[in-house]
Amino acid sequence: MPKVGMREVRRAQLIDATLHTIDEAGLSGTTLALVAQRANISTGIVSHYFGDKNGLIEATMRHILRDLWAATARRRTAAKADPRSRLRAVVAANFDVSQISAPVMKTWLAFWSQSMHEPSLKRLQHVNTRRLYSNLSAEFGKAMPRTAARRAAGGLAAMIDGLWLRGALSGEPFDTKAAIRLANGYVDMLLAQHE
Amino acid sequence: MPKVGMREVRRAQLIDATLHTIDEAGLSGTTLALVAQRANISTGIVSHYFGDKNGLIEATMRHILRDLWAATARRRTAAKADPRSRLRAVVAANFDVSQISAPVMKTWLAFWSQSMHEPSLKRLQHVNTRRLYSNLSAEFGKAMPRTAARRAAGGLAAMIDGLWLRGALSGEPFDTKAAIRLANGYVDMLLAQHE
Amino acid sequence: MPKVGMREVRRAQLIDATLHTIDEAGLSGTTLALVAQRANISTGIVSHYFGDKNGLIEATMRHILRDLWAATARRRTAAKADPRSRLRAVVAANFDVSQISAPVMKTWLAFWSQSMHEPSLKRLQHVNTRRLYSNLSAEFGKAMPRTAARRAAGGLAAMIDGLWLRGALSGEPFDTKAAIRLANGYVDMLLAQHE
Amino acid sequence: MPKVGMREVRRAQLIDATLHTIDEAGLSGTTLALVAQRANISTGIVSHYFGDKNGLIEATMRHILRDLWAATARRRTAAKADPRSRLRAVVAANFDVSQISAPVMKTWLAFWSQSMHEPSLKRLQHVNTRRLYSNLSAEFGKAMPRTAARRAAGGLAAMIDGLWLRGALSGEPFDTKAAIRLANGYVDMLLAQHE
DNA sequence: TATGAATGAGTGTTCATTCAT
DNA sequence: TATGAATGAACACTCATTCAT
Repeated sequence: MPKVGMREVRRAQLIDATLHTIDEAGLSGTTLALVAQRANISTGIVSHYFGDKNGLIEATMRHILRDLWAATARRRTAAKADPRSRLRAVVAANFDVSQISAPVMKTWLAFWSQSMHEPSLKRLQHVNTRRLYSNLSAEFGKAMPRTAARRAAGGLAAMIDGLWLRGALSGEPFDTKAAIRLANGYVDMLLAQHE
Repeated sequence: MPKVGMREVRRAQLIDATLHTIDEAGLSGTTLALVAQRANISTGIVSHYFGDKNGLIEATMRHILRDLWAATARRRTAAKADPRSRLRAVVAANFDVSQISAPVMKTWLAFWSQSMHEPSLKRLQHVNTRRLYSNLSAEFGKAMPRTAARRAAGGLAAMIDGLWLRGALSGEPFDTKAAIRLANGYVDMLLAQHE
Repeated sequence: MPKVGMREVRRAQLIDATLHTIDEAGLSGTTLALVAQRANISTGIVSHYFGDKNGLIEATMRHILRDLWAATARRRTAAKADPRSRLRAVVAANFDVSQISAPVMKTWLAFWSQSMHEPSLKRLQHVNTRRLYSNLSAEFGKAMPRTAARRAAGGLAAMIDGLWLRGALSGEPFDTKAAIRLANGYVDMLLAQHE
Repeated sequence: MPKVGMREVRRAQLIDATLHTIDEAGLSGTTLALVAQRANISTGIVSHYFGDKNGLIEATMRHILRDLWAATARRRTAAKADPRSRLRAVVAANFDVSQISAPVMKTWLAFWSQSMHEPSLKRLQHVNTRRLYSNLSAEFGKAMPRTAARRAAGGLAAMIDGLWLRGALSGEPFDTKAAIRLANGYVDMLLAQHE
C-alpha cells in the first residue's frame, strides 16, 4: 500500500523549509540544497514535487496568499454586515498573525521584487492586488457613490500596504495594534465624508 | 598622467548601467558582466571603482536616495511655510519624476527585499525611513499636539509608501496625480481634525 | 540508490590527478579544472568531495604522509631490535619508493613552502617533523644519554631531510643508495661516539 | 639633470618590498599591486624595471644569493687556511644573519618549489647547489682522497641544507648556534676518518 | 518514491600586463 | 620616468538540474 497523501506532506514540509530559508538567507541566498537540508530531504526531491525552483517559490507564495484570503474570509464572515465593520475586518485580516512573521514578511518583500520579472509571480501579485481593491471597493460602494468608493478603496488599499511595508521594514516586532488603529481611523474619515 | 576626474564619470556610467540592468533582468539577474557590457567597459573595472558587487548596489541606491532627498529639499524650499504646503511638498517629492521610472522603481523594490539581509543596505533603508517620518512629524507638530503629530506622520508616511508601492506594482505608468491627490486628501483630513 | 563506496574511489582518483598536475604545472599552476580534466571528472565534483582547493591539497599531502608513515612502520617492524638496525630502517623509509617520484617530491617542496602561510598545512608539517625527530630520539636514547640522543636525533633528521632535499632538487633520478649510504654512515659515527 | 642611480634605488626598493610581501602573503599571495603599494610606487613601474613578475622574483632571489655568496667569501677570507677552519667558515656563512630572517627563509622555500617549474629559477638553483658542493669538495680534497672528499662534501652539503630547512620550518627563531655546532661536529667526524 | 552523485555553465573576483597621459 | 586606469583572461566556487540506482 503506497503512502497516502505523501505528496501533500512533502509539499508542506518543503514550503515550510523554504519560508525559513528565505528568512535566514534571503531569496537570493536560498538554494535548493539549503531547503532540502532543512526539510531533511534529498536535493533531487524538490524538482520531483515542484518542477523547479520557480515552482517552489510560486507554491510558497500561493501558500501565503491562501492564508491571507482565508483570514479575510473568516473575519468578514464573523463581522457584522455594515460597511464599517466589514472594512475593519478586511483591515484586520491583512495584519493577521499569518502575515506578520519574519519568514512571511521577507517572502512578501522578495515576492514583490521578483514579481517584476517573473510572469507567473506577476500574475499572482496582480490577482492579490485586485482582490483587496475589489473587496474594499464593494464595501465602500454601499456607503457612497461609485466614483468616491473607488477612490476610497485606492486610498485604503495603499494605507494597508504602506503600513504593512513600514512594519516589515522597521526591524522591530510588528505593532499590529497601531497599524490597525491608523487604518481604521482612515476608514472612519473616509466614511464620515459621506454621512 | 592619467585622466583626471575619470573616477566620477565612470561611477556615474556604471550606476546608470546598473539601474537599467536591474530594470531588464532584476537584481538577481544583474551580473557584473551585464552591467559592464551595457557601460561599454571591461568587467574588472567594476571592482576597481566599487570594490565588489555589493559596493555597486549600495552606490546605486545611494544615488537614488540623493535624488529623493534633493527633490524633497528643493520642493520644501519652494513651498510656502505653512504646514499644509510643506506637507504637500514632501508628498510631491516622493512622487518626483526621479523616483517613478521603471529602473528606479524596480531598484527600490529590490533594495527593500535585499535590505532585510544586507547590513549596509539595512542601514541605508533605516536612515531613509526615519528621514521621511521626521520630516512629516516636524510639520504636523506645528499644527497639533506632539502625540497626534506622531500618529499623523506615521499614517501619512504609510500612505505615501503604500501609494508608491501599488503604483510600482501596477504594471502601468505611474499615475502620480491620482496618488498625490489621495495623499493630499489624507493630509487635509488629518489637519482638519485639529482645527 | 547511488553507487556505494564511490566516495573513496573518487577521492583516490582526484588525489592521484592532483599529484600529477602538480608534477606538470606546479602547485600554483594547478587549477581545479586541470585536476578535474585529468581525472575525467567535472570541476564541480572537487568541491563536492574536498570542500575547496585547500581541502584537496591537504588531502593530497595527508596521502603522502600516510605512505611515509606506513613505510616507516613496515620497515621498523621488519628490522632487528637493536638501535642501529632500527635507525637504518627509519632512514630507508624516508627514501622509500613512495617518496621519491617526481610528483611526490614536487608536492613535498610545494607543501613546505605553502605550510608557512596555511595553518592547516603548518599543523600537518609540524606533526611530521616532530614524528621523525621522536622516532630517532627514541632509538638513539637506547645507546646514549638523553642529551646526546637528542642532539644526534636533530643531526640525523637534518641529514635525512637535507639528502632528500638535494636529491629532489638535483633534477636527476634520485640516487637513493648514495643517500642511504651517507645517512647510515652518519648513524655509525654518532653511535661510535658512545660505545 | 636626470636622477642618477634612480634605477638601482628603485630596484632595491622593489626587491625589499617583494621579500616582505612574500613573508606576509606567501609567493602565491604576492601580487604586483601589493609589492608596489609597499614600495610606495605605482603598479606599472614594476614591469618597467623587471619586465614582468618572474623577473622580479628572479631578481629577488639573485639578491639573496649574492648575500650568501658574499658572506661565504668574507668568512673564507677571514678564516685560517686549514681545511677545518675553511669548512667551518662555509658552514657559518650558510647560517649568516642575511639568510635567517623570515622573509628570506620563506623566499628560499618558495624558490625551491618554484624552481622545479621555472627554467630561469632552476638554473639559479643549480648554480647555487653546485657552488656549495664545489666549495666543500675543494676543502675536503685537501684532507682526503678525491672520492672520499666528494662523498664528504655531499654529506656536509646535505647536513647544512637539512639544518637550514628544519630551522626554517620550525616556526621558532632560528637557533643558529645549535645548527652550526651540529654541522661542525659532522665536519670533525668526517675529517677524523682520514687523520 | 527517493537518493545524492554528477554535471557544467555561470558568477564574482583577482591580477599581470598594457598604455595614454 | 612615472602614473594608475583599463583590460580581459583565468580562477575557485556555486548551484539548479539530471539521472542511474
